[in-house]
Amino acid sequence: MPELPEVQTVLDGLEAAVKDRIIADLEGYYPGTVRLSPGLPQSCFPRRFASFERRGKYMIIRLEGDLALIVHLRMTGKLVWDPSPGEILPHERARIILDADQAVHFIDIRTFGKIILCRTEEIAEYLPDLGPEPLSNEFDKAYLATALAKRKAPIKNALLDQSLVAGLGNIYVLELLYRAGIDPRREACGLSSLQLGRIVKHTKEVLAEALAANGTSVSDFRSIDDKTGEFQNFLRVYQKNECPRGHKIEVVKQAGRSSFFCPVCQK
DNA sequence: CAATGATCCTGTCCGC
DNA sequence: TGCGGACAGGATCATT
Repeated sequence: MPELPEVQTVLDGLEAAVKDRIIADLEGYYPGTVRLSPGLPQSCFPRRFASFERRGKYMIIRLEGDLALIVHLRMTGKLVWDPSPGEILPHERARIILDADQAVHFIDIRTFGKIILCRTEEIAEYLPDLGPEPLSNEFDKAYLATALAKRKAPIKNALLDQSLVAGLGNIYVLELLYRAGIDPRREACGLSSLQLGRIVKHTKEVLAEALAANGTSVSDFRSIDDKTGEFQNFLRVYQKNECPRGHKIEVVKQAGRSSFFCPVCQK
């Protein structure tokens, strides 16, 4: 469930906690969670953190000496900073051991999350085809018009496609479509220029607000120091019964996922 | 190329 | 009380 604002929040917290520190080791406790690029040096650690970036929902953590960690939380992944780690925790799938006997736990109930260790020149190979960052200038009305021109799928499904725009998930797509006044079932290529403009505007707006609120904590999202986000307090349709104007929210399944929308406000 | 459905996985919740 | 099933959902893969 972590989407762009949640991933950025976790990454910012990680950077604050471990910047200038040294990774002593990377341990995997669940098969497939940690993946090492073939042919890496015999011992990759100890090694110092160099930089912390986000691309879509991926965290890209560069290490000195041209290596990088690519971290994806998928649905239930969490990073938890721990100044005095002990035994393996419940659902702990991997652990980044730091110097001074500290650690960052990778907790992931549903085990879909991944940590990849690779050379910096291999980063692109380990990332899928990702569309523009929604907060960048590249994501504008003209881009969207071109990208959606042949998309007959519902606009909701198109916006969840990471190769079209990178970082949106179910919650923010539904929230931005409510704000834009567009029914999530509308055919993507059938939207007017005015509507595309509203999608761009409200995508940026809802993401900026969620970032300022440190993300949305539905179920169990936490930042790295276990703080909840606050944006759940500002949701207008996701898991709501009524929209802000008092209309009844409708729920439908789209591509296997729940879509919440207001049939009065969204056309 | 676009779209759909199955798959991965486990905790939680609902109905019987 | 307990159990089966639905559900949650991001990304990948296979299929149409």
